[in-house]
Amino acid sequence: MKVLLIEDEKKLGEYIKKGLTEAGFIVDHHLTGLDGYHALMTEEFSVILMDVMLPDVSGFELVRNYRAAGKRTPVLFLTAKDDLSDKIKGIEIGGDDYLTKPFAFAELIVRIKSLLRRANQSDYQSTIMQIADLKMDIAKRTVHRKDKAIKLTAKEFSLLQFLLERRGEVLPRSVIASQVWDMNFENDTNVIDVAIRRLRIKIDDEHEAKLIHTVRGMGYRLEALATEVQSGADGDYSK
Amino acid sequence: MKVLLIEDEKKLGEYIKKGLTEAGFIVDHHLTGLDGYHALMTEEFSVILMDVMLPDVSGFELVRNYRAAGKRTPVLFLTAKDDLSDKIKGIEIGGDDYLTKPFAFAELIVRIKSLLRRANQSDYQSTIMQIADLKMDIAKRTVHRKDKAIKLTAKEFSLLQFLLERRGEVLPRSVIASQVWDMNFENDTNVIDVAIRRLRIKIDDEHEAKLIHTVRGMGYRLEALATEVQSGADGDYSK
DNA sequence: CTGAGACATGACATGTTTGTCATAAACAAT
DNA sequence: ATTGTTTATGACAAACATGTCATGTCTCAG
Repeated sequence: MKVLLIEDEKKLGEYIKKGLTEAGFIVDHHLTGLDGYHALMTEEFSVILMDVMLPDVSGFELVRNYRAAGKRTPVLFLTAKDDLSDKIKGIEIGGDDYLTKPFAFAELIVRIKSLLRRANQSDYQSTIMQIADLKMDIAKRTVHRKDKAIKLTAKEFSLLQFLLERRGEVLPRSVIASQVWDMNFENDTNVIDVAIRRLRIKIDDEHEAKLIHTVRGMGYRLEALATEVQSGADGDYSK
Repeated sequence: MKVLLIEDEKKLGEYIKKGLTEAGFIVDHHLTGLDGYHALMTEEFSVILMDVMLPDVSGFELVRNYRAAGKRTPVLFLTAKDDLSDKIKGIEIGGDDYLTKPFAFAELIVRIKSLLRRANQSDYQSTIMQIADLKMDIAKRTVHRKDKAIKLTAKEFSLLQFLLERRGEVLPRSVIASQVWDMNFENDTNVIDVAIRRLRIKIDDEHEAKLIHTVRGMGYRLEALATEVQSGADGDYSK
């Protein structure tokens, strides 16, 4: 749960950050509107806590721009009690919320959780599969190795997804063919070899620890092997 | 929960089907091995109940072929008490199970549930979004309208996914551009118009009830309208 | 009714993706 | 080491995806 906190009063900001961190949130604190805006547009957060009265830009202005880009992360505005303008009062309807300073910490947490609950209602869950330092997000359709993004084509993606679903198993070409392609009977083709090759270039080539292993005479297997490869026993001959 | 039942003793088959149907399963009953095999390869089931002693082909033979194609749906073999060959006894280890006839109905249900539980453990959940008769499975990456499969390209898929996530909302081109493409500032392009057009050809053109609506001067909106389109009120002018 | 702006549509061009093939390299058995 | 089999790899071509552009059609204000 990442929270972006934009609050120019340094002491208050640090206090909030400390409290939220203890409550299990990861807090990114920025002191100015422009700094905050940059973080807003480049990273993904679960909630944004924003002081309305910032020295450089108005919090409203920031959020207006942010929303214009189609972003929906909920914002909890922090505002002084004597600034209950109509703008603020009308805000909760738009999916965001506000909280007047000073506030009890418990109240802040409650509000954040409420915003999170609302935001998650219609969102589907990301399904992530992982092996060693390779992560695949089925819903988002992204693949990372060692936190570096990897762009895969459609076929490469399905192939890797299939290997991941059956990690550890030796998968004969015929099985891969029937599941990833639609070839039900063993054609005379080496598409799979080529596809594996292309996948290897993208996920294995620049890493010491290989994940795709050839099992001679049998097929391929996706597996994270221990640091030292065992002698011959399973036909792996990478490196 | 769809169950495939391959059992040549007609009476016993009908008895099982009746009982399972009452227990909430959808049962597809076939009397011969070949018939059953056809169903096996063309449809998806949750569990397969198979008599080992079939008049035409052996149940083992069927399953061997089935597994060779990489299919994993668990099989529960039904076998006579006096045929407890080693083959049968060894089977539970392979992820399948067997049950000797005659058996108590409750026992059958317990076994089926156990197989289902095991099978579902490692599988991720499909995430399905739906509007009217249009279904989109994010995990499987498939789209259907009126149960007919529709092939979408990557961009078409992300566009439709985005429209679905925000169904009902009018989405300005600028928002679509920033979320589906990576264009953060309004370029002078009509990619979106063209992409919408291409999507319409695939999902709306051959259907009376349109789902993608143009909101003049504002953007596009995905929505299932009631049978009769209201006069002009929302700028839709398809048909 | 007319003209300007908004949207739809078809044609085209460019870049990608994906399969096939020929050849090289790796391996296993002798 | 030699040989036959299996796998890896690079090059090519066809199919496909995706953006741009020019032109046609619709809508609405005046």
